[in-house]
Amino acid sequence: MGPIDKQTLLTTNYLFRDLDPGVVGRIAALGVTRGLSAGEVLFLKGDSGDALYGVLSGRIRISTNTPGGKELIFAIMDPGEVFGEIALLDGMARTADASAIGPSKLLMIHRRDFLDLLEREPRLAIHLLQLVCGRLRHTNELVEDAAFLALPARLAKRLLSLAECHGEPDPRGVRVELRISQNELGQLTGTSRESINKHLQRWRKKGWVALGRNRVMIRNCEALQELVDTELDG
Amino acid sequence: MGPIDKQTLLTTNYLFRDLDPGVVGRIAALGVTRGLSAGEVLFLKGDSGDALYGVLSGRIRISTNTPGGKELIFAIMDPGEVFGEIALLDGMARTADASAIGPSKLLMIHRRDFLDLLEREPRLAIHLLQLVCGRLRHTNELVEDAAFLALPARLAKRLLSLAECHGEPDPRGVRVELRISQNELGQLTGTSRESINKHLQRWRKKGWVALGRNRVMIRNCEALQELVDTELDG
DNA sequence: ACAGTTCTGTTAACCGGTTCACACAAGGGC
DNA sequence: GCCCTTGTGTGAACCGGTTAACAGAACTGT
Repeated sequence: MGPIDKQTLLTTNYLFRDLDPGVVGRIAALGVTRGLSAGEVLFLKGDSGDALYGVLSGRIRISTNTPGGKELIFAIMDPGEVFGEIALLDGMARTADASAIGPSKLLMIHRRDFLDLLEREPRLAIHLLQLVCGRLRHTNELVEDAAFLALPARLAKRLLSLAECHGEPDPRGVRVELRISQNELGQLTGTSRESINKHLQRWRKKGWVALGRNRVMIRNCEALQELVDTELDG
Repeated sequence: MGPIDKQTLLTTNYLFRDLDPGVVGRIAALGVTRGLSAGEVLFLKGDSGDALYGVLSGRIRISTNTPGGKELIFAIMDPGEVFGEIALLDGMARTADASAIGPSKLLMIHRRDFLDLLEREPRLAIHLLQLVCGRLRHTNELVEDAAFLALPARLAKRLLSLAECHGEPDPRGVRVELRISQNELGQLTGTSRESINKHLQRWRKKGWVALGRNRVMIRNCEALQELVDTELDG
């Protein structure tokens, strides 16, 4: 998705969408815009959660890493998405790092302002519950996938879900192009770059994907989807 | 923890603890008690979520399985704990199965009653947010563990956390006894029973644990904890 | 007491992912 | 244009978990 403005974020994102127009205006007023350059760190796991963020432009990577140098990417946030709600709500430490993938702009709402709003707007709490429940469903699924799916199925599933959120559909067909390195795919699936490459090469030889530097083009979604399904059903 | 009654659940569990005494009375009135025999299924993944549950006695297993016969245990709910909130709140399908491990008694609050209450009690929404955030933190940690920790550390971590929640401390020392089969430990860590046995045997030979049928006694918490820590730090 | 079931303990063969090592390609900055 | 960094492609050796198979122990029901 391309860049959006404050107003669009507030009227589009589910979290704020149904709120009183007056309230939306007040949020727009009290939300600060913050710019990040490529690679810049917004917060780290363990920091205190003093703000909620919405993505206006760019992409934000939510990840963790071990002292040993391994890294795990939880999610990639696109324009229109909101993040940072857990630490904001329960007042404890941030659960992951957040950093900009490319130059990005964020809408930032300070904790105190947001909690004030939360007290005055009962409907906002309901929306937050929906948001957090959605996150919980997604994370639960990640745990299941880690336990039930072998690497090929996990990778296929990830590619398909990346294609939905971040893919740029090719004008001539069902092909979807992803801007992502094989290293990052490893961090998204919890495996090494080499293993990712091995499976992508197999799929390339079957014509399911085309590969390039920082590029994966999916040429056959159905084949990948079937790979996921057969592993779950059979 | 031993069996508790309706009143204790409502005044102890964080979800209801700080509510108006009058409200707590009304919940107690509208909450139905439901008994389950050993192994009985309360709901299955995919069912519609028409109630919230609190455990009064016994233990409830929250799990999923593949058609292929693999099973994954997400959590084991003890008396005083509340579960079933995700599907209740967002109105979508249940994310996992729930079944009684032994004969159990539950407090059951129907969806409509609970949502009515939620509208009238703004504080309840805040408590729910805390509950769901806590779940999210825990599940996030599971994803991290699956990606970062090798089996021995994962198993040690699980044993220690089981010891905290479900352990019966031995009167004579730091020993903690767990009633759980090696098969279930496999389902909790996403591995086979055989691998679990292999590591438990190693630890038994070092004197860290003692084993029996459906029994793991931890004799050296520190050693297990250190195993987890070194894998994360070094 | 007996039969059936569930759980533990243990092995060998296999398989898939990791690690390490290196060649090569593609951009980016100067 | 040329270095330097970043990413891809690939192989060999290793390692840990899975699978399959079986023996025996411990509890359950009748």
